[in-house]
Order: sequence, then C-alpha cells, then structure tokens
Amino acid sequence: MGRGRAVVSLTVDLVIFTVRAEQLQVLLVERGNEPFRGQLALPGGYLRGAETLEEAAVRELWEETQLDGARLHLEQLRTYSDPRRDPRGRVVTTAYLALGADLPTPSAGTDAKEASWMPVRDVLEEGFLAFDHGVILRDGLERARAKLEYTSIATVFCSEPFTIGELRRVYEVIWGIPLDPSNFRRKLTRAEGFLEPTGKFRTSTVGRPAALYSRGSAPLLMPPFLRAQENSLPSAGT
Amino acid sequence: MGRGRAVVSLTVDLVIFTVRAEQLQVLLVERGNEPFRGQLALPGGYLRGAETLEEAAVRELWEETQLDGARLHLEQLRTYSDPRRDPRGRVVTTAYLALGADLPTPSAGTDAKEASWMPVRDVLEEGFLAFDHGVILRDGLERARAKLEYTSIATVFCSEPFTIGELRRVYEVIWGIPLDPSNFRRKLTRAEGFLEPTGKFRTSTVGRPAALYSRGSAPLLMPPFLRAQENSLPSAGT
DNA sequence: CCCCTAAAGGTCGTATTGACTTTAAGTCGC
DNA sequence: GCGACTTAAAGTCAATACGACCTTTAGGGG
Repeated sequence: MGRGRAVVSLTVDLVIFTVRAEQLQVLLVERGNEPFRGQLALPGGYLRGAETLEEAAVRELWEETQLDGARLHLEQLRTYSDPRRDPRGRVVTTAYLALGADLPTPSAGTDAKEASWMPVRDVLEEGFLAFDHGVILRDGLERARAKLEYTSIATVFCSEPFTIGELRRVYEVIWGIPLDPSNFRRKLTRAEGFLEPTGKFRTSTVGRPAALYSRGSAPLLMPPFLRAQENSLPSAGT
Repeated sequence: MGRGRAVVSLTVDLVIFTVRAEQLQVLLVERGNEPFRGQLALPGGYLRGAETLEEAAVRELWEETQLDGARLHLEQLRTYSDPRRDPRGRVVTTAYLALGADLPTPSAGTDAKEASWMPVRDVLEEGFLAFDHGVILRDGLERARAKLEYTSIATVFCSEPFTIGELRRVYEVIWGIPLDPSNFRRKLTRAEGFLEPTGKFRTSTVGRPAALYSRGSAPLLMPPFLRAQENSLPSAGT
C-alpha cells in the first residue's frame, strides 16, 4: 500500500434538514449491519455504474427515505477521504446537503432501515453517529447557517405560501438566536426578488392575519443578512 | 453496469492561482499521454493507498510543480463525477484550490510534463482544457472571488510584508473591476484583525512610501467587502 | 366588548458606504 | 534646487443600512 493507485469505493451520504416542531431536524437511519450496527447514521449508499454522485444522492434519497429529490434543495457538501473512516476498507464518501419544507415522517422505504427525524442540537450534543457522520453533520449545519446569510435558501424550508413569521422562525431555529421581528421584515421585504407577495393573508388562531408570500426569483440575498456572530451549536441550551 | 457498485478511480486535480504581472494566473500542464495528449490540463493525479485526498493534493502539488503545500492556502473545491468525464473509464475527481503569493515558474518536476502559468482570463476565453477542467477552473475562480468578499484569503496572494496598494491590486485583478483606493484602505484597515501594521514603509520608484503590513489573525473579513455585482469573466476585455 | 397576541409599520441615533477632495512624501527631469 | 508627477494617506459629505424600540392594526377568545 502507499505507492499504487488506491482501490476505493465511493459512497454518497445525505444530510437532510427540515424544520419541524420549531426545531432544525436531521433525518437519520439506524444501521442494520456491521459496522456500527444499531447506531445512528446519515442515510447513504454506494455509487452505481453510470450515475453521477448527484444522481446517486437523488436515488438514495428516494430509496432510503421516500423523499422526492425534485422537491428539495440539493447541493454537494464535501468529500471525506480519511483512509480509516470506514473499518471495512477504503471508502471515500461525498456528502450532499438536502433541505426541504416540513418533510413527512419517512416510511422506512425499501431498505429495512428505520429512518426518523432527530433534532440536530440533540444529535450534536449527545448523539454519536456512525463513521465520521458527526463531522459531516456539523459541516452541513455550518453550510446551512452560512447560506442563510447570503442566499434565499431559507425559503425552501417553508411550504408556499408562507408568512414572514414562518420565515423568521427558520432563521431563528437554524442560527439558534432570536431575531427582532420588525427589523427582520424590513430587511427581507426590501431585498429585491426575495419575496413575492401573493396578496393573500392567513388568519391564525391568534394575532393579526399575516400576509402570505411565495419565493422570489433572486437566488441571492442582497445585501446579505449577517449573523451577529458565530454560534457553534444550535442555540446551545446547556 | 447500472445496478452494482461502481468501479471507480479517484483522482485529485489542482486549481493553483497566483497573481503575477498584474493578472490572475493558473498553473497548467501539457498532457504527455492520451487522452487529450498535448492539450492543457490542470495538474493532478491518482489517489494512492493510505492517503487522504488532501494529502494527495499536497503530494501532487510537489511532484508536478515543486510547490510546497505548506506555503499555500489549500482547500477542497468540489468533486466531479460525470461518468463520461474521462474517456478511459470511470474516474471521479476531487478538485482542490491552491492559492499563493507570486509563485515561481515551476521547474517541470519529476513528471516530464511542461508546467506553466497562464492568465485565467485568456484560458477561459480562448483555451480549451482537457476533460472537464474548464468547468473546474471556472468553479475555482468563482470560489476565489467569493472568498475575497468575506475572508482574508486575499492576503495569501501577497508575500509579506505587503502594502495596501498591493492588496488592492489582488482584489482588482481577481474581481476584474477597479476599486477606489481611498475607500479600499478605509475598509480594510478598519477590519479588526485583518491587517497587522509593521510600522515599516516601502519606497517604490514613484509616489509616496507605503506602509507595510503583515497578515492579521482574523480568518474572516467582518463586515464583508461586497462586490458591486457579478462579473462572470475576469474583467472581460472586449 | 375588552384583552391578548402577533403582524405591520414607523422613529431615531449610529455605523457603513460610495464619490470625491485634500494633504503628504517620495522620485524624476531639468 | 525646484517644480512636475505619482501614489499613499486622510478627510468630507450625503445616502443608505442597521439595531433598538415604539405604535398601530386586525384578528380570536373569554
């Protein structure tokens, strides 16, 4: 070993985020096989013959969680290549980040694995994930947090039409900090192409009816919405 | 094909940028073998047995260009996996972005390939690179441009100590737009931890002597320095 | 019909920015 | 030695963006 071309397997792992019950949640599966049998892991699987990594990610999304890739935001996160990351041998994995609006509880899928939503904060604070999936999850969270600042991905966490309050809760939950409702609305309503007013309103159980919006055409939030500062865990909370 | 686990080779490709002669330049090699023999390509090579992709990147950096990875900024760019990207078969590549200060003209290295600096603008406008390296180069340029906005990587293009004028030229060359010298200095000198004054000055052939700075400790530029707008090619030029 | 709540909208002082001007400190040509 | 020239450094000023905070609006519930 060391000199020749490495013999490697390539896998795809998915960091799937959604906001439900006022929390950022990640979809995890319980492993049915060794290694790490019984432990929680990111859903994923091997790259097949003639597909791209992105196609493999969409396929795994469906096979393992019955989620439709077309309804999610999907982007490549990073490739992890530590030779010791998988005890079975040389497995390099490319992680993808998938974001969606209030996704359904996954029916187990064709694979017999148990899939369930878990609060990201709990997983990062207490849980231990298989392989290096804890690191991957952390990287995914940081990517999502950063992209809230300068892109319009926050809207993919809301099903259309949505209110500004719902959108604000997305930011608060992912950044783990409270935001001033008034300044938040001023900021986002003035961002060109971010929100598309529908002219309709939604009356909830309490409070004044909120205007409903759909996603605007701009992929970037200009000027960006900067966090006050870094917050390494989702709101901490001892 | 299609059903089973893909049999893939993994390679590393390098997008190496430096600023020389008032231009952003990229290091390219002329391919000595088929496919694409004689054409320009990014330097790179196969992943070996027990190394990470990052270690492979550093190794290739040295073998192909005699550049020392420790003296460069190196970060993972993206993984490219189109099954048809390499006519020889299934080759997935992870691209790394390497940035350095006025790097030397590479001696060909142990590999017998001809390595040389080329202006990025020219390559993107006229040149055709092997494989999908044109796409990778474009992605690398966009990454570098974006990171100038909110990190302090611009300083790695300058050898220490450097003047604010030199730093400004880095921004101008990579973004392809002129910047107001006065506002530029105000912005960067007030960014906490970005520049470390040395107290020394450099007298050039013309003009008032410029204060010399070294890199500060802050990895991020806060608040960010936003480009006026997108500029898909490096200053265009007709 | 009053209270409570959240949405919507406004105020105000401060910080940041872009466009521009002024002053400083060197070299070069004569 | 001196003025022209060049770039660095510093300042001005109006427009904008932002954080903190307040007021008004429009529903539901008791």
